[in-house]
Amino acid sequence: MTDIQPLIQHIEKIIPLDEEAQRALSDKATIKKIRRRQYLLQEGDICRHYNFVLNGCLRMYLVDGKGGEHVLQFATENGWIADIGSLHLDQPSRFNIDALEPAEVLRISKEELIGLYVKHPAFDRYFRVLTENAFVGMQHRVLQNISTTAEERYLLFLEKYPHLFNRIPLVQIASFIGVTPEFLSKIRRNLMA
Amino acid sequence: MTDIQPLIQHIEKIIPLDEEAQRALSDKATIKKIRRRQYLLQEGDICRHYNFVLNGCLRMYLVDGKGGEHVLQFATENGWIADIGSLHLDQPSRFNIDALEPAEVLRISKEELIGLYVKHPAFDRYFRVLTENAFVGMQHRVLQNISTTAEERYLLFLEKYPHLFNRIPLVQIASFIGVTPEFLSKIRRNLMA
DNA sequence: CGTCTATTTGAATGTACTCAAAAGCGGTGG
DNA sequence: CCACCGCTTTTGAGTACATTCAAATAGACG
Repeated sequence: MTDIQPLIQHIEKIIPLDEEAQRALSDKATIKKIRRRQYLLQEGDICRHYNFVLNGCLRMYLVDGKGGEHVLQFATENGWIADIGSLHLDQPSRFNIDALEPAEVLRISKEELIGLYVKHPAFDRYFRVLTENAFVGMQHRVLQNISTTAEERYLLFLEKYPHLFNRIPLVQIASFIGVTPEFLSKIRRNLMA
Repeated sequence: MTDIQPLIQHIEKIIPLDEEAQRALSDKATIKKIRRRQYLLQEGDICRHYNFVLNGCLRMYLVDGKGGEHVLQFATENGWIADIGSLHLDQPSRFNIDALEPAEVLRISKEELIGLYVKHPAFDRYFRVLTENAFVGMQHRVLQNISTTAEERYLLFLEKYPHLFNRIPLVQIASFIGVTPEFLSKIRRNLMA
């Protein structure tokens, strides 16, 4: 019996859960501890779980043909992280997920989740809203990428994720907004002046 | 009674619909004809409907502070288009949707859709899968934008949307992949040689 | 044929990248 | 406590990628 209170609280911001639904969720969710640099998902493997972050910090990224890393997502407290595409299509993932800080996550497999959907429509609603929000977030990011300069993207990043500024190495932020670390360093210097 | 067969066929690629569900859908969906350049959604308005394209071609785009247009999405036959963020939060949209070609769309309001969800869980499943797929598509696009050159993005666009190549003006494709039309023209020339 | 819009071209400029090297910054062990 | 190691960040010079602006060309449509 793991302590899933943070997850329940997070869900209840969107939709209330009755006692039975909470118990069902508690039965399905398992806790997993991850060390710094440890993989939660490795390229080529099939993503089998949704992961809810209790504490720590993870990232999901792609490694391109030249060995360059491109960060698609960070996840910290109360964030979800998974390769949705791999999970739902049972296909090998092109992404890696690993820990920038030691972390604890709650894992729920797709099969367990489908079981929850069937018995408790509230989960249905919650995960739809979750996916919709994630989709809207990605839309904004696409727009930023096609319509702004690197400096603007950096400022928008700080605005959107102020808590990550002094928590995530510059090189990771650079990768997230799509510039080289050298150039982001120069952007910072310009902003100082 | 509008002919919603294309929509039903599209849904049934994901999940079968019984007679009653089909009738319910048919009752809720209304057809709308749009002329070239006509708005389906205008910046500042709240997006009230999901739109399924029966024929023609639409685009959703943002106008930035300098008057530049940035295309977020094209939609042709059997595609959906809507500002999900505006729709679900009842907030004014920052986007415009208009027609690049005269089009016919089926519209379903959020309220009607919620009614369908409650009575027919199949719609629930369908729209979850739809949103998940859209999300995965946006993820790919973000990755492309942060990890490839304009030429690569153009080639990937042609690969993914071969039917749009000689259907959508170059200037629109340029806007979609995030380059100026002049530069895309030069990219094309280089690819010829 | 003329008009309107879309596309192409070229020159000059700006934005961001590459590569190499130096500087900073924890940690760890002596 | 200091010295050293590994890793991150900064700097600078040179280069590549992409934009801007202005003008010419090409297509589409009445």
